[in-house]
This record gives sequence, structure tokens and C-alpha cells, in this order.
Amino acid sequence: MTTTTRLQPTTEARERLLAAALDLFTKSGYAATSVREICLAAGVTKPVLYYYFKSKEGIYLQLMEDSYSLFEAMLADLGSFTGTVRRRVLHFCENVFDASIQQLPQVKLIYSIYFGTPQGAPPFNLEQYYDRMLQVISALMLEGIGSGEIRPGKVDDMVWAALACMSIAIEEQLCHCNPRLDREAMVRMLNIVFDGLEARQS
Amino acid sequence: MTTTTRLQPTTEARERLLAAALDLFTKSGYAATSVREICLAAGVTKPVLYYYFKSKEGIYLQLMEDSYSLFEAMLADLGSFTGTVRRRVLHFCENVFDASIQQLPQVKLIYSIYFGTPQGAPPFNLEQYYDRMLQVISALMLEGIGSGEIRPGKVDDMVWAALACMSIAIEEQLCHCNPRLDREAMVRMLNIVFDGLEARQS
DNA sequence: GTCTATATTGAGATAGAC
DNA sequence: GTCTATCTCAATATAGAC
Repeated sequence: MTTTTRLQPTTEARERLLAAALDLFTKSGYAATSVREICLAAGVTKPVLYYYFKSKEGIYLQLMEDSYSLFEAMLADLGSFTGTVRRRVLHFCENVFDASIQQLPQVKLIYSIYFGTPQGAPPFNLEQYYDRMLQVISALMLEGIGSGEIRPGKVDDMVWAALACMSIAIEEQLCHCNPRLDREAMVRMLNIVFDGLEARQS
Repeated sequence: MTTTTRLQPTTEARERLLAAALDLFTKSGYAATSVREICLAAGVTKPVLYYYFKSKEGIYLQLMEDSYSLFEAMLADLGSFTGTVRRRVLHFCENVFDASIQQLPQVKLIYSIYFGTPQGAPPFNLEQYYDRMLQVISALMLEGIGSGEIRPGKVDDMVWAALACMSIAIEEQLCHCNPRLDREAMVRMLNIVFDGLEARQS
């Protein structure tokens, strides 16, 4: 029970702090969460938090950077999709949806800052998430128009319509214990949109 | 310059407090806004706030109730729409969109609480907004299926697809000084959805 | 109804021992 | 790297005069 060789000197504390902060920021919001609560939940004292992160803002920014790194890593795995544009857009949306479910607390935190007003939280560029997704879907839609799979029209409208279906499905997951939209519902909504994109103009 | 007949003893103070609270809650979030700031912005002292509303929670709840009353009043004016189901759903979404623009601070506050986690704000049933809109669009879609204007299918998917387009357009208005989606873009997105709802199943 | 003045609590942050 | 103890400040809220 004596402290044996501990080359990694209780680095757990850092991880516990991050986990506790994520949980509390998500449940109560950034401003309403105190450093005292975070430390209590992590089982450490306040100076430990100030040691690893510099401030309350510091631990928040660390969480945001970690999340965005994961997002970019996910996007990097998208080149392997094949098939029709409809199929690939569906696949992309399913992947983003699944990743959001798996990281629900992180996504909740991001939404809470994005819509919840800064709350005193330090600025972090949250739009890059949306911008990146717009880029990806835009490229796919353009390809679909080029190949004739999709009827000509304003590309932006098509992209936003697809993104809208994905967004609302994710938002339902965020805000309801029993979400009224699941992954399959999202797919069906996206198929309605693609039916509209293939239909002859009325 | 003496205080003349003042039967309405500076009731303005109450209105100024509500306006200031709305502005500050919207800009900084509920938890991050202090009573001191609200009173400063309203040009009154703290006891005035505690006199009219009972607490910080009280002024917040008053704002929420006022907003919901306006929303219900808007819904009451919807019976007059005529035309195809597509036309009426578009009309409904345009009305909600316009009303949201006109009351952008209120909508921002609602979103900030809905997605932004309670932030220590007292509970208020925000889902009733969404529930009511789902009801309205659902009834219209069912009518469209009955008349043959819309192809048979899962009504919920159709309703959510339409609501998704409206939601994302409003959310863009909330979060960007220069929204990438305007009212016309929303209409075009909704038309894509309705094209899909009328198209023959592929 | 509105003020001044103040009570009380808890926040973020740090000094310094170990 | 982690602790105890403490500083400083601002928060919500109220008492009591006018």
C-alpha cells in the first residue's frame, strides 16, 4: 500500500477533472458550474485543477479542443465511402449521427455554448463544425449534379436541406430522454429530400 | 418638474427591467447575468427588481410566460390559410419564421435555455413550442395524404422533414450576424421536401 | 415605490507547507 | 503533485428610512 514506483504521478487526477468538468458543464452550464464542484466530483482539491489547467477557462478550452480533434479524425475516415451520392450523403450523416450519440455529453456542451450564449465561457470557434460539414456535403452534391444523379438547382439549398434533417435528429437526441427521432427516422427524412432532388421540377 | 399627478407610479420601471433582463440574459446567459447588471441597465436599484418580481427567477419566468403567450396568439391566427397543403405548410413556416425574426431576443433566450442546459434557470416547459408546431403541421400533412396531394407514407417523417427546414433557417438567424439562410432559402428547402413527398416512390 | 446601506454567502484564485 | 488555509471580490437578497 506504500506508493510503489509511480513514474506516472497520479496523472489520473487530470483525467478525472476533465470528466467531471464535462459532466457538470453539460448538466448545469459553464457559468453555473463552480470550480469547487468540479474538484469535489473529481475527488481532488482546487489547487490541483489550477495546476493542470490554468483556470476554469483553461479546463473548458481543453475539453473543446479535445472534441474538435475527434471530429476532424472522424472526417478523415470518410474517403472510403462509395456508391451513389445519395448513398454517400446518407452514410456521412449516419456517421456524424453515430459519433454524436457516442459523444453525447461533448455535443451537449458544444450546443449549450453555441446556442446558450457564451455564458461567460471563453470564445471557441464552434462554427468550424458546421463549416466542415457544409463543405463535405457540398462537394458530394456537386458531384451528383455533374453525374446527373441530382437535378440541377441551387446547391446550397440541397446541402442545407440535408443538413437540416441531420441536425434535427441530433438535436432530438440531445434534448429528450426518449427522442422522437432515431437514426432510421433520419435516414427516411433524408430519403424524402433526395426523392425531391431527383424528381422532375414541378 | 415637480412630480405631477402620477397615477401610474413609474410603472415604466417594470418594463425597463423586463427589457434589460431580456437583453442581458440573451447576451450573457441566465447564470452569467447578475441582478446588479439588470438594475444598472434599467436605471433602477435592486430593491425595485425585488419589489416587482420576487427574485431573479421571477423576472425570468415572467419573460418566458410573456413569450409563450405571444406564440399562442400567433397560432390562433392560422385558420385563415387556404390553398394546397404545400402552400399552407409554407405559409405556416413563413409565419413562424417571421415571428421569430421579430422576436429574435426572446427566441434566443428560449434556445439558450433549451439547448444551453438549465444554467440554474428555473424550469419552464419549452417543449410546448415544438409540440404545438408538430401538431399543426401533422394535421396539414394528414389532410394532404387524404386528398392525394401527398403520397402515402409515415406522416411523422414528413412533418419532421418540414420542421427541420424551418428550424435550421431560424437557427441560422439566431447564430449569425449574416445568416446564410433567409426566408426565401427556407421556402426553397421546403419545396425540395414537398417535391419528394409528391414524387413517385423510387 | 424607491432609495442607502448592509448582511451573508460563495465564487475564482493563490501562498506556501509537504 | 497535492494539500490547508486564506485572500479578494461580487453575487443574491433584505432591512429600514423616506
